[in-house]
Amino acid sequence: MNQEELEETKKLLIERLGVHIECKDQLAPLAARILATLVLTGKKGATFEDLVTGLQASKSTISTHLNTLQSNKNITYYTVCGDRKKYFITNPDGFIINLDKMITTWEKEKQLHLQVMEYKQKINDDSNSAEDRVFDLEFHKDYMNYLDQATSSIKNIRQKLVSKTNLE
Amino acid sequence: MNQEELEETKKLLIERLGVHIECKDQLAPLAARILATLVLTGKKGATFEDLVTGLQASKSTISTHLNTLQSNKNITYYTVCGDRKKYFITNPDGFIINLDKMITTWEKEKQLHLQVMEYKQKINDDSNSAEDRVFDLEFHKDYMNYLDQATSSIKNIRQKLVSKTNLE
DNA sequence: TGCTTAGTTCGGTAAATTACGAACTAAACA
DNA sequence: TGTTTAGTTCGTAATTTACCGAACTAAGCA
Repeated sequence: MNQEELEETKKLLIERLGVHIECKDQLAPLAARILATLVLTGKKGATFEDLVTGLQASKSTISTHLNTLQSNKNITYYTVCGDRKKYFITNPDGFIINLDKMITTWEKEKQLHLQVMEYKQKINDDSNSAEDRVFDLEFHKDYMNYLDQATSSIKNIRQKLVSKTNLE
Repeated sequence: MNQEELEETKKLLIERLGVHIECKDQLAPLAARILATLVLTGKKGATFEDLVTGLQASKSTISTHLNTLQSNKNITYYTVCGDRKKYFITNPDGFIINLDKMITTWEKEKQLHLQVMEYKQKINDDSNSAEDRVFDLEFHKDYMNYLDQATSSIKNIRQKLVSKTNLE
């Protein structure tokens, strides 16, 4: 496989990965393409200029997105002595952060379900028994149970990852 | 707690739940409020008219969102004899569907990582060894491993839920 | 046959998002 | 000191989204 074909493959993958990231992380199309490019470029990183020419976008757009991606901890950069350029790379802890986001979302969701249950319980208590159809709390209990299980299994994976990283 | 206070609590919870659902499921604000309303209304359901007045939205908006929510399997409805109205309720299998979505997303993600690894492997093979910094595939291996674990633990939860539902 | 109920369809619009270009800055270098 | 490199900032244009109202339909009823 020659150079040109590899370039083609890279562009195709940037597009596919880009669309996926765009949906999953709710990023602007170009922000997602930047992330995809960095994934496909690996540890050698990509410069501002690389991204401008590679993605055929304006400097202002790349600049803005690079800044938001940095403040969202999606990317970082490194520099080399005697070289003014920044070499952008994906955040190595990216997927630990991802796991943490899942966990907090689920925990927030559990709090919401607790509040909803509290509300429904009050309605049930207030209603003069069979006057009205009364709330079934079983669903919320099941859902919270699922959330607890999902949270703990993801926490477990996270724990393994963290201890693995620390060993290296 | 009197009727008015309960109404207030309901509105507050519709809003909180609504915002959460809006982000989590990438729905339009009003679509999320409809779902939140149905969660808080329970098995007795809400009619088209209830939603129009409760959410203070136009009939057209409610109509469109009800249709998309139905085709996304977020909601269903039931009817009563001699009553033309539809009573909308949340889809009882909602969270099984949710789990399935997570699983397919992860499986898709795994396929993408496989493709990226294949690309990087080719680059590694092509490069005359130390000429250029070469790709490290460890990250992708770890990520896929995490995806496998997450997928299997969610599948496990799903299995338990399904067998429980079938017993009832 | 006309009226009411329960909704749908379509065209339009306000607001938000996304990207752009031109002008600017700050550091390094010659 | 002027010039180049590496980016930033700001006003704006183009899309897209989210919602609305008016006109319409389809079923039931009086």
